Amino acid sequence: MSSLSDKIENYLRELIKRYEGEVEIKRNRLADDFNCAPSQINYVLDTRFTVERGYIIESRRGGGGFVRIIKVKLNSKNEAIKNIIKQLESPLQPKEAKGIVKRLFDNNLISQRDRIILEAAISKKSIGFNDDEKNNIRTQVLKNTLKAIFKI
Amino acid sequence: MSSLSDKIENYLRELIKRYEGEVEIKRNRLADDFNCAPSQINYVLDTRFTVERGYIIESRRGGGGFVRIIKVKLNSKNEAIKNIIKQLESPLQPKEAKGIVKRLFDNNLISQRDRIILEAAISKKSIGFNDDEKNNIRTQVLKNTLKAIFKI
DNA sequence: AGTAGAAGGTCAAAAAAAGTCAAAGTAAAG
DNA sequence: CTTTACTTTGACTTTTTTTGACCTTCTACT
Repeated sequence: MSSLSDKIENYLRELIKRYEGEVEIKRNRLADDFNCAPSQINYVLDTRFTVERGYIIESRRGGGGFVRIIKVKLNSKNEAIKNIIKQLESPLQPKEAKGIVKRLFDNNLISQRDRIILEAAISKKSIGFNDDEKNNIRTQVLKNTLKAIFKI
Repeated sequence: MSSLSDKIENYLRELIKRYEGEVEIKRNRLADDFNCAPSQINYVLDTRFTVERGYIIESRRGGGGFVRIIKVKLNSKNEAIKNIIKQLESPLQPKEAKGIVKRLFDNNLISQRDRIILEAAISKKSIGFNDDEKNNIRTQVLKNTLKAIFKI
C-alpha cells in the first residue's frame, strides 16, 4: 500500500542508481508522468532526498530548467558533517560559529584551507554581529558551505 | 537538456578558446544558425559574458558590422587578485558575485573546491537578497574570504 | 553631402520552468 | 473515535529564457 510519494521516491532512487549518483529531471514532466501536481515532486524531494539522507538538490527555473539530485557518498567524514549540519538551527554568534569550524578542523573533517575560508566567511568582519538576523545569516552561510563541502 | 542560451554560450566559449581569447561574430548570422531571434544573442552576451566574468564586448553596426568578444587576460596572479578585491566596493547582487567567483576559477586562481564553497557562501540561500544591506554582507563575505585565501 | 539598406541595440511582453505555502484529504496512533 | 502525522492539490510567486517590435548607427553608393 505504498503512497504516490513512495512510488515517486522509488522511481527516483532507481534513476539515481542507474546514473551513478546523479540525475537530472524536469519537474513538470515528471509530475505529468505520475499524474500529480508538480509541487508533489517538491514534497518528495523535501521529505525523502534531504541532506540527512545524503542527498543534495540543485535546480534552475525558466526555459530549459531542471532539478538535479545528487547522491552524496557517505563515508564517516560526511556522516559527521551531516550531523553537524543537522544541529545548525538556532542563530549562531560569531564565536559559536567559529567554534564549530574549529571542531570540524580538529576532527579532520575539513582542511586547513577550508577552515580559513569558512572563518573568514562567518566572521564579524564579513557579516557583522549583534542582531538576530545577522546571526541567522551566519548560520545559513555555515550550513550551506558545509553542504557544499559535503557534496565535493 | 540545456537551454538554447546554454548552447550558444558553449559554442561561443569554444570559439573563444580556439581563437585564443578574442572572437568576432555576425550577430544576425549566428542567430540564424541557431534559429533564434537576434536579440537572443544579446541576452546570452549580457548574462554570460559579463565584465565580472572577465569579458569585454565591442561591436559595430551598419554594413560590415560585428560583435567582438574579448576575454580579458589577467596578468600576474597576485596582481589580479588584488585588483579584484579592490573592486569589491559596491554591493554585489548574487549573480554578480557568482560571476566573479566563476572568473577566478576560470583563470585558475582558485580551485574547484574553493569555488563551490564560495558560491555556497555568497548564495541567495545563505545571505538572501534584494536589500542593500544583504548585498553588502555578500560583498564583505566575498572580500574577506578572498583575502583569507590569498592571505593579504 | 544625402540617403537607402545593413547591421546591431533595447526593452518589454510572453512563455517556460521551478518554488512556496496553506488548505483539504487520508492514514496511523492512542 | 479523536488526535496527530503525513499526503495530495491548487493557487500564487519568482526566476530565467525566448520572441518580436521598434530604435540607432554605420557603410556605401549616388
